[in-house]
Amino acid sequence: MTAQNHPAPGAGGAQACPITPVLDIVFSRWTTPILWTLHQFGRQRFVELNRNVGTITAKVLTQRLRQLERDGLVIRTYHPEVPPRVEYEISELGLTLAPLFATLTTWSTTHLPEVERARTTFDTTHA
Amino acid sequence: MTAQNHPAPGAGGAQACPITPVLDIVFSRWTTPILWTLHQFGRQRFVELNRNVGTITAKVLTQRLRQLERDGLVIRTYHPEVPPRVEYEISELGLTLAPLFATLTTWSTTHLPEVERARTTFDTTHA
DNA sequence: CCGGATCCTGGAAGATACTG
DNA sequence: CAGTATCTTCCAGGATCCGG
Repeated sequence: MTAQNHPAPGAGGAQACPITPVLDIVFSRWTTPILWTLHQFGRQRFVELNRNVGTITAKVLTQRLRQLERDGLVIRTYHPEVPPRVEYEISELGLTLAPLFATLTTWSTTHLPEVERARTTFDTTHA
Repeated sequence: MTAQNHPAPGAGGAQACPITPVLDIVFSRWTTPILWTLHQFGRQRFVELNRNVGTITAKVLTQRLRQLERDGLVIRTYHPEVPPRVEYEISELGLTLAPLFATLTTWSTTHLPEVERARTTFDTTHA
């Protein structure tokens, strides 16, 4: 896996692809699996979330959760107990992404096979 | 700018966030600006595209175009002349992404201000 | 239990120079 | 013109240890 960042918003070409700014918010690395897991499993503690998301490291999970919290997509609730307990859940704003994800899923099921076929033909013709 | 890759499809959590596989196809770094530019300006030669996309390097542009071609989203046409001429355009499959981008743009105009506000409040409360 | 601090590494991306 | 090859730089992410 590599890292994925996106072009600087106003840099260079500057004819401003309108969706570029959204990418770092919604499609930064790990953000979609995290949001998906929160949506599927509902409010969860940190460790649960860590398990459910998959191979993500606690450090990275913390980083991404901070970003998501800052962007208002995720709500963090801290319970000052011993031992401390922290819960995460999707915010209202985060839920507005649902139709977007639905569109993505639809496209995936519809056109992903075409991509696969394109790849195999490309690989065979360029062998 | 960093690179952005996404979690390994089946790795770890394995409850399979369904949109993860699409991310590397559609939302790899530079892919959206490239597709956007091709959509806006239509069929273009390599250098034109290089200018229009923005700050991207020729090397990186080549890499991304190869990937997009392999995935069937972009069509590459080579004219064996002197000097050589190569043209790129969006494929039919690539055009099926239009509604997806439309959804993204809609979400952007609708909810991006909320994200901005969330950020400022977060930054002030955590100062 | 949550997450910050630190060190380290693989790979992306920039710069430059070079071919068909 | 349209790439390729090589070298270097830079940073996200993994591992580990520590603290509240």
